[in-house]
Amino acid sequence: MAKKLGIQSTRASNYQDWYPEVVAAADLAENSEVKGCMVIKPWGYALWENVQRVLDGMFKDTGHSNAYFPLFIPLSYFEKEAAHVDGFAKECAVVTHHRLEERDGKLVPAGPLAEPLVVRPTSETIIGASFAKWVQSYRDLPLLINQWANVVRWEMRTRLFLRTAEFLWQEGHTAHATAEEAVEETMKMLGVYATFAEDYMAMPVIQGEKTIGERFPGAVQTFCIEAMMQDRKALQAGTSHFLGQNFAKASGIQFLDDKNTLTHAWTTSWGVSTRLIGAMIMTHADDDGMICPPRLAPKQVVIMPVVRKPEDRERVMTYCKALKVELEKQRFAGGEDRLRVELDARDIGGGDKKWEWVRKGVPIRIEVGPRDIDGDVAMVARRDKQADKPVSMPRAELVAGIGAMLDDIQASMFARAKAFRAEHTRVIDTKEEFYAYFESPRTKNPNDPTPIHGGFAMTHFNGDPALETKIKEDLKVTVRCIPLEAGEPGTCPFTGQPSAKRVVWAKSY
RNA sequence: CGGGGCGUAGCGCAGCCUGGUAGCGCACUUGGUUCGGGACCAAGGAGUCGCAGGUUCAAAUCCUGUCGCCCCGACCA
Repeated sequence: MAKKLGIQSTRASNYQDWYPEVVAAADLAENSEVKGCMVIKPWGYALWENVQRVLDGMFKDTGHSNAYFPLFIPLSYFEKEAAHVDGFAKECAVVTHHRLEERDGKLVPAGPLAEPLVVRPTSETIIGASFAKWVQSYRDLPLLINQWANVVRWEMRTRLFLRTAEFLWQEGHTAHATAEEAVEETMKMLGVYATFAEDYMAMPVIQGEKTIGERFPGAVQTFCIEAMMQDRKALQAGTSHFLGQNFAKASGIQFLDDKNTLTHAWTTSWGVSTRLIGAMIMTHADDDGMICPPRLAPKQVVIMPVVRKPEDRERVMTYCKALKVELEKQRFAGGEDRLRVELDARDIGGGDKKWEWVRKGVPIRIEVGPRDIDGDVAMVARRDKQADKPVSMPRAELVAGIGAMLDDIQASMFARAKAFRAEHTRVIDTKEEFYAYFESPRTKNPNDPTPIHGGFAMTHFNGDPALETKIKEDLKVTVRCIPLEAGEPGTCPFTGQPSAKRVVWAKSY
């Protein structure tokens, strides 16, 4: 008999269905009645809150302050940066009225606005308007601001967490007196993202620069962290942009430098979004559901009392409550992280309860019943190992070792993701091999989802945007980034021209 | 916006070809038996068959339109 899994679809047989099933089974989010928008449920939002809390600390440690700017951007602000308009105009939601009136029993918009308001798809222009007022002198710089907000991008096709019409994010916006300092900031924040992704999300990333075609509209340089999902596609998990003086000129951010010269500031912007939740799912979840990395898990440990007879109830509960208190005193991640422990005393079937936590991806499950109490032991199951095979552990050993166990789970999840990426990354030196690597396997029905194939290709590239476009048309493969780390010069296999280093090619989300 | 598919109980689906007044599994409620675990038995509640027209004595079923969702493209964090 086939093993019964936590969810219906598997990654191998039907990745397209597997992803939303994990989201539903883990109770992370659901589609709302509003097309393209999602409802983030408590378990999913708790993950986001942990992302926020950690990143917010990292931003403050690097000298940034939080502020908040309007949801609405006057159309005229938006028009000031031409490339920016090109990039975002097609996906803007626009507010044109400020009142509803009843006509023939129906409410209709009335009171047209003199100037339409764009619902922010990103806030460079509205924040720039404030920065222009705040900056007079080089002594006002650098200006290091972050905002936690929602933004709206009217997308054609949406997927929970990965691409929704409205999403939550943070956007850092900074202004500097020199280009060097702005570039340094851009790279520093990219590094913050990479550290967060690898140390907290247990998701290996490649730091790199985007090609011209993939650059943020209006930026001079765009940098990113790219991760490989379990269908071997690349997911851009965070971006950091060096905006040069483009937005400073558009918004009039000017200052007098120490030589009394009126100069435009150099700005940066950087952001990550609720897409990170999708990244965690597609990096770690398996055919039984979600697996939360311990450092971001809403709960790292769930204690499930096993109460067979009513007369055992009080004894078991007392023991479990004491165990919870003891476990909560423990630390992991070098003493930085405290334990979040759930005592699930709900009166539902033990099997149902267990599978619910498996699907939600709690890293460690502990079952305690009368027999365990007699022996002062507990049944312990690690979500990253076999999901349904708990092992007996002495209580003292469990309490003393729980931190190390969480560290081990965090480390093994990262190692597994890294091994997966390595397994599906290929160094390619010929055009033929490149095309064969990415060619979609044929399916009987052209409407079937494409089977999982390809991966990351490390290939030399002469940097020609027209060539990149051609390859995108042929294979739907693009340069995900030009890695920051040092590489060897070589020959572009498509043109025979020299190439400074290998770049990462992949299909992407 | 192009090509394909699908809308039937909370969820997953059958029924549609060959019209006759709605069914299955899971979930839910109640009772009982089990139980270191995704249990079993019995009884029960729950659906204007996406919506609007049309054909017909009769429409979930046939026809037309429309809305929504999914997949494959184009667009994208």
